[in-house]
Amino acid sequence: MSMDKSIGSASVRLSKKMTRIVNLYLRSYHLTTEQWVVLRALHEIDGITQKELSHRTDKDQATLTKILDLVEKRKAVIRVANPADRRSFLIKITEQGRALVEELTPYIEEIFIRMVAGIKPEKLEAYQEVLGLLESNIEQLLEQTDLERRNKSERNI
Amino acid sequence: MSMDKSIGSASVRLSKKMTRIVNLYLRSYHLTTEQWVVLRALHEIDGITQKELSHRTDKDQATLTKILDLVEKRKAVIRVANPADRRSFLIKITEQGRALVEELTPYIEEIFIRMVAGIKPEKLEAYQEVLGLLESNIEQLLEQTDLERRNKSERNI
DNA sequence: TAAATATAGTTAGTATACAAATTATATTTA
DNA sequence: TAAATATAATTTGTATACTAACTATATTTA
Repeated sequence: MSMDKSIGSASVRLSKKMTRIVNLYLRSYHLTTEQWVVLRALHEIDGITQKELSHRTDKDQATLTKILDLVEKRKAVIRVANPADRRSFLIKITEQGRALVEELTPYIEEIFIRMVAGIKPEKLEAYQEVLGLLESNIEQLLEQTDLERRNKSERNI
Repeated sequence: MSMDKSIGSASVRLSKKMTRIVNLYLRSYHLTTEQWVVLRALHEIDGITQKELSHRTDKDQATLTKILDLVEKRKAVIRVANPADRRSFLIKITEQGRALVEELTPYIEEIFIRMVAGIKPEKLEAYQEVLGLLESNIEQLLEQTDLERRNKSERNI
């Protein structure tokens, strides 16, 4: 079997299913997986720029703007002018948002306990290790692709 | 570290990056990863209903309709009336579509060879095994959630 | 120091995933 | 056998990911 299917499609399929199941469980809280990830990040480190938040959550600026609009609307976060840079905001989690994260954290961990049921800890560790290696390799490929694109641009001048 | 982050977010992040890099490489072919998956499936087994195709590619009907619209537009597939059921089509890959898959198959495999560079085969096998176990566990959770939802519906009657 | 260049966040557009609703058609029920 | 129910594909709507363009602001360059 090709790696395209056995690694590529299998990884993407698992990711979709993880998102699907977590979204189902979060539904009654009117929260999506991606919104949760943003709130969780702010609960850990609060009052950061959207740029920083986009790095921490691996979401692009455009998508993050939309997600923040939604969680701001439900009063889980607020955007505060950044005194150090008028182009940016500091994103702060509200007490309401904090309470939500604190309520949901054990609930979501319970979901994952079910997800990994029957899988040996060493296997899970191996899984995580390969996740990291693949991610690093891809990051390098992405950088190279960036370089190639930039080189192309320079040639056009 | 919570499994939510170490398993959940890490898996989703990897999946996004895989999709991102493959999309970059496919860009010059004016093809996206998801369109590729559909064409690949049809190259393997052709002339199947959209319903069957949606199972084989793990895509919901609504999304698949859109993707088929796009690949049909570029003449990579055609929809043919299904003589056995007037509600459905048989989706057939064209010669053009077939040629594209045959051209791209080694190219994409090359991408994955780069992605797994430096990772031992046993590690990759372990990764794949855990992928499968997690997916099975989630499928079971999804079924249970379905049952719960149906039970709720019945209670409302 | 003014001009050139870069950047933070937003908007607009395309693609995809998912849910709900719809219509024509098939299947099951009574 | 007619009515009730289910189903294939499509449409509509929301959320997310990604790209490109934009505007106000910051930084660098000459």
